[in-house]
Amino acid sequence: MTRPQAREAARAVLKIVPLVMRTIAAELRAAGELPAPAHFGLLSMLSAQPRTLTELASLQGVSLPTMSNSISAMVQRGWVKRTAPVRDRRVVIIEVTAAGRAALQRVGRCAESHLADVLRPLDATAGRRLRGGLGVLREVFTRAPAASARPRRGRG
Amino acid sequence: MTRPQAREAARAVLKIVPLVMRTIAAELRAAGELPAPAHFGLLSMLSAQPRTLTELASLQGVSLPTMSNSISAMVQRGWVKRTAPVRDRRVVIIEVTAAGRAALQRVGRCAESHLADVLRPLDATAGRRLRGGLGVLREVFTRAPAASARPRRGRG
DNA sequence: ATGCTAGCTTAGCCCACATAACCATTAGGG
DNA sequence: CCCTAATGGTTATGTGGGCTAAGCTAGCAT
Repeated sequence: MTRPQAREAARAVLKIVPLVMRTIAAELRAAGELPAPAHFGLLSMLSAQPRTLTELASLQGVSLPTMSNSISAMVQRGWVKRTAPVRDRRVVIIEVTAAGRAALQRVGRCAESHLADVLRPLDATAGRRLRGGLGVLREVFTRAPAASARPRRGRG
Repeated sequence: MTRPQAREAARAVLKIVPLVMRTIAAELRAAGELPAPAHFGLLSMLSAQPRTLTELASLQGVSLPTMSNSISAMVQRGWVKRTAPVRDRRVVIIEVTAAGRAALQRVGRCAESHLADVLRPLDATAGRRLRGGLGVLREVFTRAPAASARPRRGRG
């Protein structure tokens, strides 16, 4: 990708992503599913496999305290549980509970159906473009957070 | 777009968008530009043309109080100013200041360059896909917020 | 003036994120 | 064994952005 194209794409991301974010959050709020947008990825990640806090924080690109707090909130909701393995009692393994899986299903269905309503009018071409672009974003940003977690200033 | 495709795309959006959001926010924080991700679109919108609060809230898909607070924060930073037109003294017109334009340039450059660094390694095909997908998202979500902004309480 | 509507602000709350500082466990050396 | 790091999490504190509810001011109609 050429430099100008990259800048153009970057600018587009900056304008669009927050908007999408707010829209999703608003949909979920309206549906009575308050705490989803940030925790959805987390829950879905944990649903695939249990993880330690540090792993989760790194994968989600947030600080350890943030992750600890998020998990505490989810524990209070009964969506996940902390378990201390015997081999190394410093670490905490986070596992999804049955309630957590249910919530994931519910929230996912809710957000998806709202979102899908918006996306459905798209024609085949637009749909293909959208899915292609999302795939690229996934590729890029599931690698990025770990790398960008280390403090790096200057280099404007 | 078929129903399963729409759901698939929706699920992808739910997993990816928050991640992208956090990554951008983290980049900006690391660069010492705290308050950007949410305000960037706003500043850029105001930079194109002055608007009233209600207009801004509607365009950004947030509530009026939220917009009022955001603008207050930006006023304190000296990025925008409120002016009361004589013709109708209920409304408040928000205008970008010179400092606001400068900040916009700066933040934009910073975020763009970080983002562009991540995007640059993409080959031509991926770049095309990304831009196509972003275009579709823009189409979809610059129409959506107004529709989803209608008050709907009840809280499940 | 009374009352209604439109536009904005204030008050009070929640969530997500950050840093700094602290506690707990493990690993290594004397 | 005890002391010191280093590793992994949690608590304390602060910031920002989002919301609803309630209040204030300006215009408009009667």
